[in-house]
Amino acid sequence: MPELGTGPSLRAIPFGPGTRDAAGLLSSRQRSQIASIATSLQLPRGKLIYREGSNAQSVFIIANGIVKSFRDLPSGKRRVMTFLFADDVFGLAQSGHYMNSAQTITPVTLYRMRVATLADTLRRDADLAVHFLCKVTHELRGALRHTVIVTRRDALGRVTMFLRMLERDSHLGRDSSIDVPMSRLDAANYLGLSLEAVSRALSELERSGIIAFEGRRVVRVLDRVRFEGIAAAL
Amino acid sequence: MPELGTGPSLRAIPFGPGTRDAAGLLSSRQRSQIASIATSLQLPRGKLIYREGSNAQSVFIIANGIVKSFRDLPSGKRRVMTFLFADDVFGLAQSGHYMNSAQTITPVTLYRMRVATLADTLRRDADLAVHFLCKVTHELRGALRHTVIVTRRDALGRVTMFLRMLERDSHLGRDSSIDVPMSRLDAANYLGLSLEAVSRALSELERSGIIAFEGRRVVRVLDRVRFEGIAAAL
DNA sequence: CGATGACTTGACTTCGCTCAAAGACAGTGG
DNA sequence: CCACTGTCTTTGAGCGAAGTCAAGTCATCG
Repeated sequence: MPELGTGPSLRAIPFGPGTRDAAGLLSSRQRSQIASIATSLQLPRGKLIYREGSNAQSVFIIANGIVKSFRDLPSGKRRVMTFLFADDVFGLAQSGHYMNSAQTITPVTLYRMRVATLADTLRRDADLAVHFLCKVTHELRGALRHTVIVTRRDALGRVTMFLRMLERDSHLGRDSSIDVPMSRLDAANYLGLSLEAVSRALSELERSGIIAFEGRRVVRVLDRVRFEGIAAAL
Repeated sequence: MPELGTGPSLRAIPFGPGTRDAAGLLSSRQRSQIASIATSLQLPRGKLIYREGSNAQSVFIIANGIVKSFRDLPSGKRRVMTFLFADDVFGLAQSGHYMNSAQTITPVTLYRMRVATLADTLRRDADLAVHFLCKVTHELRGALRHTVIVTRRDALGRVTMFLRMLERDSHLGRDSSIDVPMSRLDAANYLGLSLEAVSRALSELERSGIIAFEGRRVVRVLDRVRFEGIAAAL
């Protein structure tokens, strides 16, 4: 199991039987191989990494921090397609153009690779290519979960599932408080709700004693049974 | 460019600049390599291929026909995650279990491979692994488009985007009639709408002269401008 | 400590869901 | 050939939940 801070890594749940949890995929040799074709960069909060439709020159792996990937619609509405965390890959393009825009929502450290260089490397190392395959499949599953969330009708259920997702994704298995690092607006754009509906749903969860706020961006689950009940009642 | 009927193939839009359209990815050598580890099978309409949560032993490639991948929720509602067409891959599992159920909606010809065998093959052929990576990335993009569709509020817009998607996916570049091979219920489950809302939206499109029906499951776009206008107005 | 942006709360409107029933179609067997 | 049957589809009426518009509150940073 690779440790933090020793180079780029990927996390995903493998295809086969065995581990149920996300695991580091890369050997340290592979990690230094990727490190050798990547440059690392630090970005402040709120920095646009690339814009939808622009020329896709690079693929990114997150070392730490959180990134949102989104699309702006003609109406001015914004759809957040996914939130990306440490060890996630993003920037895989279509026909040389990015499908979404990407922006940091916390300070972020990234590894950047030229797409052609990465492709070459993968074509020389089948194991590594399989790891990337596994990772992208993992992200595909995430996208499907997202679809399940947004096809719920009720705001309360969507928000609850969202909190549950954040708990799983970012929570490193310690206490039961959930970090909500993004704004209500970002969450709303991810959930396909209005900002107000998100706010109301959170208030409702608080009022009924299911969660408590420890600051606006930190939530603690008080009543796990009802919490899971709402999440599962879809 | 691989031809039809000469063995398994994959279609996807590649990463790099160049082709804008989906292209066959595999060399004929790779196709026969896959053919050598796959068994082909024919299934009638409505046949369940595998059930959500069951042991994932195989990965599938569609030779022809249409498959739906779906999940049943505790409430009895069903979410169709994706419709799969010729040259699509499905059945990539998580921890040895399928995430969704899969069922044919037309007669279907499939290639089936044992997941372990496929994994071995990919680990020996980096090019092939990269092709699969490209394919799964393509499916990831499809999932994101799906998310964009279902986060629209209006039934009319969702249905219009759905028709547009079917036109792109299955339409082989001939006339302007769109085949809608799935039932209204399947479409509704894909779009996160009630069956009635789908029906009403289609009627509305017909009434306003934007589309015409050529049978229940075939649609012709009469007013392309307004059609695209609705699809883009999100 | 004042200003700016983030968040919450309230009132009204809209649109899709639910329930209910009727209409079209394909396959079957007399 | 045609009525029969079950499924798929369309259409209608009423309700409820989320969106929108509009204030108002809170917090964070100069």
